[in-house]
Amino acid sequence: MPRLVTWNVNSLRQRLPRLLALLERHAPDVVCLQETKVVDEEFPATVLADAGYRSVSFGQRPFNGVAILAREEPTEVLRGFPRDPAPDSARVLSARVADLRVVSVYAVNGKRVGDPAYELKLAWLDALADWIGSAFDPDEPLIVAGDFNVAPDDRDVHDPELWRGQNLASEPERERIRRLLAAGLVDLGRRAAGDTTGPFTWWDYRMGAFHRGWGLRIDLALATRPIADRLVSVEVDRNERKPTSGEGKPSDHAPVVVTWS
DNA sequence: ATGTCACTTTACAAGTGA
Repeated sequence: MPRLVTWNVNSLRQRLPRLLALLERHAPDVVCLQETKVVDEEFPATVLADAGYRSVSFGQRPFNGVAILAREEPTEVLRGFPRDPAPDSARVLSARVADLRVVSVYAVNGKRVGDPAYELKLAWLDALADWIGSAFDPDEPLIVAGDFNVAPDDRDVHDPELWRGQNLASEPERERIRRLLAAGLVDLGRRAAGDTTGPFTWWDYRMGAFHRGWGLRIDLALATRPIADRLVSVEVDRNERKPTSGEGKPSDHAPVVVTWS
């Protein structure tokens, strides 16, 4: 069964051993990476090729950076998207892998509600939704996956009252996610989880947030109906978030594993 | 609710972004 993993690695250089282990563990067909923080010339394409994956990178230093790995050669590669309000940041990479169109997304964080970065985030999500809505056919297989830096509703937040109106959970951001879905996309994680809390995908590094369960679901896989109608499972690899599992330190995000038939 | 991490710089500590 086809499988896609999306993972904000928070530095591919730091996370490479864990990524290689993840490729072995889940054997995905496609991987969307975010916050690679590595320029294209230094992308570890050879190591990944030895592991059986072709790769395309839209990299940047010291922040941002997205990539797509695939068993088959990605074609029709596009770096960025039209009318990006943050055109100098490497946040969106799209490609075709066989019959599947794939978009790896690392949304603007926004810092705090009211900060200029927050206003940029809203404009950026608007522009992304405009592009997705105009450039893709909802009847064709498409997965838009990555770190959207938005918890779509209260089920995606460990403490909705604490997060009410805060950056990552505010209503204007959530409205932007609904705009994206209106382009003909289904939130696969929510579809798989039903009306339950989580599963969370990000926990702050500070204050032992992971251990205390203080998480958010901000890493999303959105897909058109040809994929969504064949959805088998969406699982968060929480084990990957633990310091004790794998080589080196964990990312603050856990990988999301999507399988369809 | 800020107890960490990754990255940068005329680098041996402090600022930044998250």
